[in-house]
This record gives sequence, C-alpha cells and structure tokens, in this order.
Amino acid sequence: MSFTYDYPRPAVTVDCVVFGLQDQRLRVLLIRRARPPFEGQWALPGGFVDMDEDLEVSARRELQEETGLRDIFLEQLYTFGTPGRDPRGRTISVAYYALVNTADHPPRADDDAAEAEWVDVDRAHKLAFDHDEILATALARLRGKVRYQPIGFELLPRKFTLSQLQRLYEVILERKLDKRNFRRRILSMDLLVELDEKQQDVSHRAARLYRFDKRKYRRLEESGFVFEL
Amino acid sequence: MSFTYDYPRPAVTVDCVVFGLQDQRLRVLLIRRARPPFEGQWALPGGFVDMDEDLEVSARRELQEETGLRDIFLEQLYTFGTPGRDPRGRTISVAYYALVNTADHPPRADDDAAEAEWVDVDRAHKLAFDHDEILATALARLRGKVRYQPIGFELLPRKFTLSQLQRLYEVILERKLDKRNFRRRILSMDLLVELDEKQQDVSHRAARLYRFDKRKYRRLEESGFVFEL
DNA sequence: GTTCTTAGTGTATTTGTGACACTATGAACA
DNA sequence: TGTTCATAGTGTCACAAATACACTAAGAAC
Repeated sequence: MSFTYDYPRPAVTVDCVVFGLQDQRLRVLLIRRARPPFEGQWALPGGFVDMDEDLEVSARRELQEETGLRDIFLEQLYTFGTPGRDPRGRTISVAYYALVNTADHPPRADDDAAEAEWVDVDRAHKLAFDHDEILATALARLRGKVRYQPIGFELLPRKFTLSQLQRLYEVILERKLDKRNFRRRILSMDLLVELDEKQQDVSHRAARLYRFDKRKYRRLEESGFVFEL
Repeated sequence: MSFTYDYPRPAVTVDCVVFGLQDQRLRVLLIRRARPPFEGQWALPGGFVDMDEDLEVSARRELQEETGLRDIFLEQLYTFGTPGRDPRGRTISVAYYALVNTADHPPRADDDAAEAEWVDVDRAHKLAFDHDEILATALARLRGKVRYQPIGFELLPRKFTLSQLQRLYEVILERKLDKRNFRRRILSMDLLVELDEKQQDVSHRAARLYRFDKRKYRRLEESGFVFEL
C-alpha cells in the first residue's frame, strides 16, 4: 500500500529525552538502535507519528514500546526540522522531555530497541541523528524550569527526605545549596507533607520522609502563588 | 506531479503569532484568509513548509510573503498536531512567535492574504483552525518570558523613553508598576544606554531617550547575569 | 562505649522590595 | 508673558528576603 500527495511531505517523528536520577547523578534513558540508520549507536527513544494520533500520545506510545515506561511526566520540548538531520530524507522531529523516578522504572528494552540504559548525562555523547543537540536543549530546559516549577519531585520516589530533595537540586543546578536555607525555603512554601515515617535501612540517623502535595500546589498556583527556588 | 510514500504522512505547516504595540495596546498581526478552508476568517499568518527549508526559515518566508515583515525577532513557540485541527487532513503546525516594532513595520497584505491587520489581542477571537489556542499559548509565553529575558525591547523603537518601556511592561503584564521602582531596577541592570537626545514633538516636557545595549547583555549573560524584572 | 555518618536546628547581617509625593520642564493657550 | 497642563524626573524609609555560618542529635557499625 502507498500514499500519494500533490506536494512532497516530510516524515514526522517524536523523540523523548527521559531524565532520571541514579546514584546521585542525572541520567538520560538511551536505546541502542536495532536497525539502520545509525544501527548499534545510542539514540533517544522515539519513532514515527501515527496518522490519527496526537503528538503527545505518540511520544508516550513510542516510549512504552521501546522502554516500557508509562504514566510519566512528559512535556513538549522543541521541534527539530533542519533538512539533513535524518539521512533517510526530510524528517521533522517533535521532541518531548520526561522525568521519572528510576527506582519505580527499571530500564528495559522492549520491541524496537536492542538495549535500553540509563546513561550519565555528562557521558551521553555521539548519539544518532541530531540527538546530542536535542539532549542539550532538554538539559537547558530542565535546568531553567526546575527553579520555577515544582517538577523536580517527578525524579524522586513518592516519599523522600529533604536531603534527597536538596541533592536533586544540587545535581540539576550544578551548585551546592546551603542546607538550612534550602530547608527553610522549601518548607515555607508549604507544599510538602511531613509524614509519620522515617527512612529505613540506612546506617546512620534516619531522616524524616515527606511527600509533595500536588493538589495543594495546583490550588495555590491558581491563586497566584509561584514556586521559586 | 505527485509524491508517494509507503506510509501516510501529515502535512507540516508553520504559523506565526506576531506581537506589536500600538496605541498602548498589545496587538497581534492577523490576516484575512483569501481561500478555503475558513475563507474570509481571521487567521495567523503561516503556510506549508518547503521540503528543503529549515523550519524557522519557513516561518520567516511565510511572514514575508503574507505580511511583508522581515528581519524580526522570532522564536519557536510550540507544535500543534491534534488530529482534526485542519479540515483538509492531518496537519502538524510548528508555531512561532515574533515581536516587532509596529512603527517600523506598517501592516500590509502581500501575496496570499486578502488583508492584514494589527488586532488588539483581547479582541482576537474566533480565528481559523485552532489559532485561538495558538494565540493563547503565545500570550502566555510572552508574559512569562518578558520578565526574565529582555525581549520587550523588540516591541519598541530603537530609541525609547523609560516611560514607554514601563508602559510596555504594564501592558504585557497587565498590572501597574511603580515609576521610581521600575526606573531604579531597569537602570541598575546597566543594560540601557542613556542617549544625548530627547523626545521630539510632544506637548509636554520631553523625556530622555535610551537604547538597549544588546551586546552588553550578551556579555553579562555569559558571565551568569540574569535579567529579571 | 566509641566512632562514624547524616539529620536537624537559629541567628545576625546584608541586600532587596515596595510604598510613597513632590519639583522640573516645556508646550499650549489665554 | 504668565498661567495651565501633561509628563519627566528624583530619594528615603520600613520591611522582607537572602545569605552566611556551626553545632548538637540520632542511630548504626564495630
């Protein structure tokens, strides 16, 4: 079967930059390409958009097909369409970025990918297509956005300690934060719920666990509150 | 001539939300569609992406073809691809937003548009396609971005007074600003060059003119400075 | 019970923000 | 030529927010 048009049309794909946190490092989920072009090279998960499918749905479908991930935080990032970015012909890629808690989502290669792995963002080079550039764009966006939108929590387990949260920000923003100032600040926003639970299985004093109250944030946001760290 | 592919492909378009300032109001440049679908209705300027043309180049070309505008500030906004957004069939639109100084760029309808006009953003409703949504997205982006990126200057003449600049921010952010605090703040950033010139042809005390020093901003930006209003 | 690691806590200083009102200038007009 | 009118231009004070900074507490490991 084939499809014919009066004018030439570019192919349209989606690509996903999925960020996770592992061993105190920021990681990105890459797949090893199972077929040409760039066979055997690392690439962002992604694929062609189906004809009757919304773009975001498309991104979620590809992510699930290639890495098993579902129901995660996902936002549109930028659209890349420079001619020549795909050797198979003009291809426009709508890129998305996602944040996941890696503990809940072990990497796994499904259908189309030979292999899937969490790679340290500082070591993710020489990716297929223009994926280095897409990754760089996603990183810049994450660094910019994390400061004025409470999206960092998406990278942590549902229950976390304040130290974990602080380390998360330190890793993303690439600078040390003062412990007392950080705590004062984040607690003063009144978005965290203090749980009656402590960390388990640590060989030092166990820290109190908290969770992020997304509903409360939504409510505050509507009445003009702005998260800012 | 026709073009055939193994899989169906969406059509890809670009649409531009061009903002301008006129009579102390924020305006958007609309064209009246010269042909179906939505013939005679107001729409954002835009059109199909050429096969060998970068997306941004495409947006600039369409803008020039339909409105005569060129060499203006233009950034990618968001990509809209919900199935059904174009009655002619699946169409993905990469939207851009632009800022121009309307004094230098009088509206004019070129080739493809029947008419082009600066419309008050509050009155720009019932546009063709999903252009209402695109406009709303662009407005939200402009309001968010203008506070931490010095892009507002793109809407003013090269030489402007501090009062003009303040009114610009008041119009975009939809709130009154304190004159003295505004001046203290903007001048303390040291991004404006005080000119040896004053306003002409006003029937009251003439104000000093300033211009934005883009180079200086670029330099400061690289050394970690962040514009914030 | 000693050591080790991380949790948890308060204050003082500096800096930034917001609120606020009058004089200066120059054109228009009587 | 002086009065009116519109907008330009200027400083301070009170309060809030940001920063810098160091010790004690808890609990596991040995």
